[in-house]
Amino acid sequence: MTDPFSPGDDDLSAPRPGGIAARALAAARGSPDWLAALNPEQREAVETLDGPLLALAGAGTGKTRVLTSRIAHILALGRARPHEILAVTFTNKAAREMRERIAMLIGPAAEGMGWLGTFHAISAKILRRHAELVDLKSNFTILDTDDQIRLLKQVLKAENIDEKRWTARVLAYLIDNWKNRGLDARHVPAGEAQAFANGKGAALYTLYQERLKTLNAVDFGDLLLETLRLLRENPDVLRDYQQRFKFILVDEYQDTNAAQYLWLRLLVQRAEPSQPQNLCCVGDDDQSIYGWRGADVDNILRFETDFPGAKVVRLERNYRSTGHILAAASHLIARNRDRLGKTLFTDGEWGEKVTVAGVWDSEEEARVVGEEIEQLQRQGASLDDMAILVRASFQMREFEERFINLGLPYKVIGGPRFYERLEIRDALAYLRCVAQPADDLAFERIVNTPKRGLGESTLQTVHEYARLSRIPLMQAARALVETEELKPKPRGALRTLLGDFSRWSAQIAEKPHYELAEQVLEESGYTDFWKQERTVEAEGRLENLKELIRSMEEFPDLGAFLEHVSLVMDVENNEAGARVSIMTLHGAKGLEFDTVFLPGWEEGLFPHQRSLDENGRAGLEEERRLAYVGVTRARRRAKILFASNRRIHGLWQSTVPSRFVDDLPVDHVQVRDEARSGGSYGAYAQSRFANIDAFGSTYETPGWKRARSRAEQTRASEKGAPSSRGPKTIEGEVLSRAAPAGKFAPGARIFHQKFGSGSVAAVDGSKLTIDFDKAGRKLVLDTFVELRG
DNA sequence: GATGGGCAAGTTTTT
DNA sequence: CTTGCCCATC
Repeated sequence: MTDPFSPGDDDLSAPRPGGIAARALAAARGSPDWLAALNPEQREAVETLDGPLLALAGAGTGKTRVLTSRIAHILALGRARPHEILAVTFTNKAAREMRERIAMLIGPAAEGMGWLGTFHAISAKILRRHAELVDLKSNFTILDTDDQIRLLKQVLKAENIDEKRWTARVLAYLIDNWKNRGLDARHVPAGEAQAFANGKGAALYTLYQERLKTLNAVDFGDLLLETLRLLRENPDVLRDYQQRFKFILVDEYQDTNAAQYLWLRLLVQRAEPSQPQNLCCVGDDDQSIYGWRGADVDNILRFETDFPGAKVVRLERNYRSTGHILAAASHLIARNRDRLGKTLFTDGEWGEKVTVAGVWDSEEEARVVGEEIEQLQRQGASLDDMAILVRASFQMREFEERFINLGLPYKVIGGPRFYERLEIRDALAYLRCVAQPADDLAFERIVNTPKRGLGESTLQTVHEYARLSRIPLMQAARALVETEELKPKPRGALRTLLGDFSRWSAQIAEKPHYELAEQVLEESGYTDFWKQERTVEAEGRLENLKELIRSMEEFPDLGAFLEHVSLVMDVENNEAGARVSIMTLHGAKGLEFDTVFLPGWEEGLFPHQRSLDENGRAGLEEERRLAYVGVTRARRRAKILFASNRRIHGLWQSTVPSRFVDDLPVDHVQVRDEARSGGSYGAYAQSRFANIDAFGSTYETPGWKRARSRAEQTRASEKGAPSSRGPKTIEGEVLSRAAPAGKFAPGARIFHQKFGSGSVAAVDGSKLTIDFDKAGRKLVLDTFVELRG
């Protein structure tokens, strides 16, 4: 993370807050530091406290400074106490940065900001306080995408839906979409529900929600949706929060989806129309690049209508980039129709023109970028100040290969995150089972990891019993091991595992949670499982597990840790040394670099064909905003490239330059001199010969390893999924088979799927002792037995 | 119950 | 060309 107030972060010219100049200025004007450091527009956005306010903050215009100064201002004036301010961001990173920057302005009082966080984290906090009002227990589990898909697979299987034709992934996408729009199953538009599995869309959505409730779990979408429901159905609760939050601030408002909009609108409503709605939204319609995941630009475009009397402040003075870069970006984005319209300007220098270079193919592209980076390095530039921003992640590989070849240090931003790693997810599943024995998804994940001989058929039996009795898997397993429904080997293995869990759970209160965690991983055989691998990769995984345990020490207990992990946990990429960053354009939003390389500006790739096909002009405009985001990341140098040939799906295809290249203003662009290094064709010829055999050890490069481990993780994360290929009936019908208590009296004739016919010898609750005609005397559960007249 | 071969599909990503 | 996922085999 960059130092929040380092020169160039937001300001090239304004005095550093807290610095001597700022203090001197403040003293002279008689106003506090944070006001003295602002330009007139920023100051207006900070000081207009009453009523709705929209700050349209262009790239690099000091948007975070406005938000943090505004909070400092509110607190300094005593208009609210820290816990009476609701400040919402999208990412944890943004929340963390905001907290740090507020702390720099006002000191430790920032700690009291209990309601500064992401939409999801704040929703979770509200939900846990009132869980029972929406049929949850306050220790509910938050499922991530992976769990969500596994659950949906179960639902699809139970409903006998062809999973090849209608995948869980697609259904997850649909449900997410509905949730993003604030729609529960009853309100899904008929046409959209029709589109999935011959009209079963809405029904599957309902079933999925029912499964979530029985698991005492919510997915990310539910955090918002259930909070909405909670607030709508409980006016007293709503009123409490409305009164609590005297000021509401929202970052990146252009990224809000419909559900988040409704959420905000509820909380900002005032009992008396005369009371001002103190809502301050900061955003930039030109940087709305998440439409495809439900963000609705209309929210920001509609602001003045939604909140009558709203004040709109435009922040157009850019403190980041040089004149040519801003001119190029502004000209480009001006081609969009759906925008509120603003133009960035700077008092700074013009600097270098934006460069555009055509190359023969993607190999040459990587080589040219590599050369330029080395040259900048020779001129004294740091690799930390350079980034390559690509449209799609497959473009990264070519750069990685080239940089490895050159020995040029690089880092890929946005790879797999820490908590998405296989070993971390496994370890967390163990801990979830210890903390929340009803967490079926976690149990399924680790029941046979490491291998214990508890395969599909065993799990199948446990599943069936759990469903029939409507109890969690672990509880069902406990009942089953008391009987002879299972074969001796799995039965013994299961009994051992369950014994382990009882022992661990009993120790929750007794020893520190991080020690318990270590013990769990040790005793379950999980660490041994990796130790036996004896590979470099396994060592890395063991390291990660250690890191996980270490990070647990920062939390008071297991519950707090698990909450943090499902919502917040991030990767810390703290490898020493300066490195070039490689990342997607989406991942680059909010960041800035001296030099930015923008490769792959070709039709079909950027703008991406699929965007155009699926969303037409809106799609094109979003792609153009992405281009705008890319160019405005640059402080001093923006370098655009396009290739004439690119390998797509293994085939070389010839490509044409992106229309965005033509959207750039000629006066501010320098087309790269073709004669340089023998022209692109000459360079192409060189590349052919230089590179053909350069990657003999391709499979050992970090890029490959990364790709491979990513693949492995997803594969492995799926293998624990149970395939309840069981009774081809819907739950209700199966349930009717459940035996009412006392149905089996000694002497009754019965039939068992596995053991055949027999007669009841003794009854002990749900456990029956049966003399089977062929199999002899067995202890079985009544749900697996049918009465025979 | 584990393991390997064969087949569709292939942007962007946070919570 | 690659990669994830399903199914058939030992």
